[in-house]
Amino acid sequence: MQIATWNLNSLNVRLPHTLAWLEKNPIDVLALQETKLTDERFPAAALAEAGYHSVFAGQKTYNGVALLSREPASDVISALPNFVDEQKRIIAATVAGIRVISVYCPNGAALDSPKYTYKLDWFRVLAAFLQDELSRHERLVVTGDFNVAPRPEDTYDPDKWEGRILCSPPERAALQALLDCGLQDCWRLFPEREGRRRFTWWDYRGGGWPRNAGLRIDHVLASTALAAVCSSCEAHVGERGRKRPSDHVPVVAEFEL
DNA sequence: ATGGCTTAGGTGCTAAGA
Repeated sequence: MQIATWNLNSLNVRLPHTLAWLEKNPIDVLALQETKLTDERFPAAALAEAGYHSVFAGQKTYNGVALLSREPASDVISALPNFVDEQKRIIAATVAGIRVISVYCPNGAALDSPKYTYKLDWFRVLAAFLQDELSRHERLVVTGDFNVAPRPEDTYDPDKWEGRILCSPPERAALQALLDCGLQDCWRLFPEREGRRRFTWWDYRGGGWPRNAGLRIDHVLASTALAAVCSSCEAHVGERGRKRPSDHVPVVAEFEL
């Protein structure tokens, strides 16, 4: 069972990239973020043609999440319970007995921004939701763009990034609180990779990609039962070098079931 | 190098991203 995440920064622009990547990587589930499409514009037919069911929660211009799957998805939840929020940032569904949740966590903008408060609030509500989901689903994966680099080595330049947005202690604590619900960061299950400078996002500005000025902010978090059978977790960094790329690349985790 | 780019909406620019 292979599950991947990809922040596309517009599914409209990146549909050809998505179809080409899925043809080369015929994985079981792909979680998408920043589709930036209303539901009536979601390209479900083109994805069905490629062999994927889709469930989605979108809005105009901003945000938007989806789950593409070889097998149909059931028990879909597309908002955080008990949280008034017009922003479409989460969708959960069950595929082949696995609970999969696609999240586009808020960016936060800056430490003194109202968006930063919203980000931390959003994480708190997400933790409560995951606690509840984990109580009902032993096999669970929550994956997406978390907009948090968990450790100094998850940035290209810790001297520059430590303490700033995406790397501040409250944001890292908020991510850790998700792990404390009973989840593991699949990337960290393979410590031999430490120090290799593999990231999942590179800024469009300032030539981020050519000098590998990236961050690791897209994650695959797995429940204990799934983490125990996780055999790989890789970022497909080559996608960042394609023509008209997203600023994020796919991250793929494999589970031996 | 905190943006020098890229997106959507809409048609000249703004908002937002991370």
